[in-house]
Amino acid sequence: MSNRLQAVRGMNDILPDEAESWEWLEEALRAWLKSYGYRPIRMPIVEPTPLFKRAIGEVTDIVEKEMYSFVDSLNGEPLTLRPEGTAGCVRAVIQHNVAAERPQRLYYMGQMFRHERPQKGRYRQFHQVGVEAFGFTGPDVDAEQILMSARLWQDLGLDNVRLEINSLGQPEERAAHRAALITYFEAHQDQLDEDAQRRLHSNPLRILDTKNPAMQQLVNEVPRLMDYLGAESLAHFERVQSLVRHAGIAFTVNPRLVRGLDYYNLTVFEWVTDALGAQGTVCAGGRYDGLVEQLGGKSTPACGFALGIERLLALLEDAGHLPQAESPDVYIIHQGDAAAGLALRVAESLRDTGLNVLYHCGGGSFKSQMKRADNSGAPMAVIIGDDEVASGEVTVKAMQQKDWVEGDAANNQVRVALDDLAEHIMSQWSENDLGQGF
RNA sequence: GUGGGCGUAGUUCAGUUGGUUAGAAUAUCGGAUUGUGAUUCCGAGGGUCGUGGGUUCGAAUCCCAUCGCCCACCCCA
Repeated sequence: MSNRLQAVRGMNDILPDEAESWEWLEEALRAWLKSYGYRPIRMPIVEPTPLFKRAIGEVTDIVEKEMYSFVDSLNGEPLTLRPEGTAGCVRAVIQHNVAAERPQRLYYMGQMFRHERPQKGRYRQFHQVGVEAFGFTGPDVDAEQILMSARLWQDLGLDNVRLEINSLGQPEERAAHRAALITYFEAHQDQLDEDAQRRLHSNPLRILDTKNPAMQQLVNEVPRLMDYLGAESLAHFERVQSLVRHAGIAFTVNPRLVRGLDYYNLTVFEWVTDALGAQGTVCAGGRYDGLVEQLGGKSTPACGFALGIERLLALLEDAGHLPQAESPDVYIIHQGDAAAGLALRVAESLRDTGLNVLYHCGGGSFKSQMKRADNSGAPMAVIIGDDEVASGEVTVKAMQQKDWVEGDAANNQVRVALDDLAEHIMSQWSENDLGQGF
């Protein structure tokens, strides 16, 4: 095993059966994004390391211990494989003045990299769809993005996700609350467990998530962020809630909902599920009004969310909503040199009509070719042998009908003149409602 | 980074207190009237038992190390 070549831990190959599901989902996602006016943007997977440090925050887990950072050995530049998409997107928006003239709705999809221990729903290379809106002060975009994500679950037939929202207020409000939190916990330091001690100064909000029953009472009486929000922040949050409520979307306000990245302010939301093991978040995001300016751009309000593709696919799989493997429309069987040449031309002419055609390659007995044809799932086979070549005809056989009689070679098949083949197949298609392409 | 579980044909798995040449199902290939697919019957190929070392007359089995996968903690999509 020591010599064996294999993929890097936590970075998975996506093999054909699975990759077809990915493409199917990606198509659905693009249609969904387009229906909300979002336009594609594509950024590099590698960015200068300081971008992420400045955007995500120096003391976050991502920056401290999860980034794939390295120095370009050719010019000494510090680079990082993107651990999330927003920073690069904001960088691109600033660099090219994308949102200078009018607000922009943008999306991207692609791989992200975080050096974490892999487990169910968590990988070192994973894929996200990022949805970002620049130049809208909200709260209507906030609400629209929430409705938008709700529609996606509906489109995909998923009903086991629920919505949680919260407001983080403005940075000053959050800082005041954080200070109050630390003061409170310091006053009760004797009641803090080891975990909480560690988080006290790194991430005091996380202490609220403790599962330790001994700390529940302490945690319940903690200063509430909501009490530190100013009138504007509260009004924004109220408005988002009322818009979402009016759209008929159920949610709970979770005062403990914090995002792991520093740039968020005001609205944050998260779609969670119990169906995925320990990794319950399928989609999460919020407002980040300060980030563009913080990264050197002109002050621009922004709001966005990310969707985990692996987790979404896992949910779809769980619900049995993934499409079946794709089959060709026609499988072409042939035997003999003359037939091989003719069959190749027939295959091309059928593709001219828009059909997906599998031409048998590699020879083999007639029987084995029939087996391949059956195995391919194609509803029809075209058979070309010496007889057909001699008479200028081909045999068309319906494959999905299993009611054939032993020993009767003529089961479910007809001979058709070469010139009539395309027309014959098309009419069979409409009569029998075969395939998905018509 | 910490903990737990697991590594045996392409795949899913058996494999007794350590004892002949490591099995099954499934998949693949071939055959059962040489031009006909499901099902059925017959046959074949396919394994450095993750890897390396140790104990033993003898190791898939016991011990040590190592690599890998999975799940959980932490954190997050």
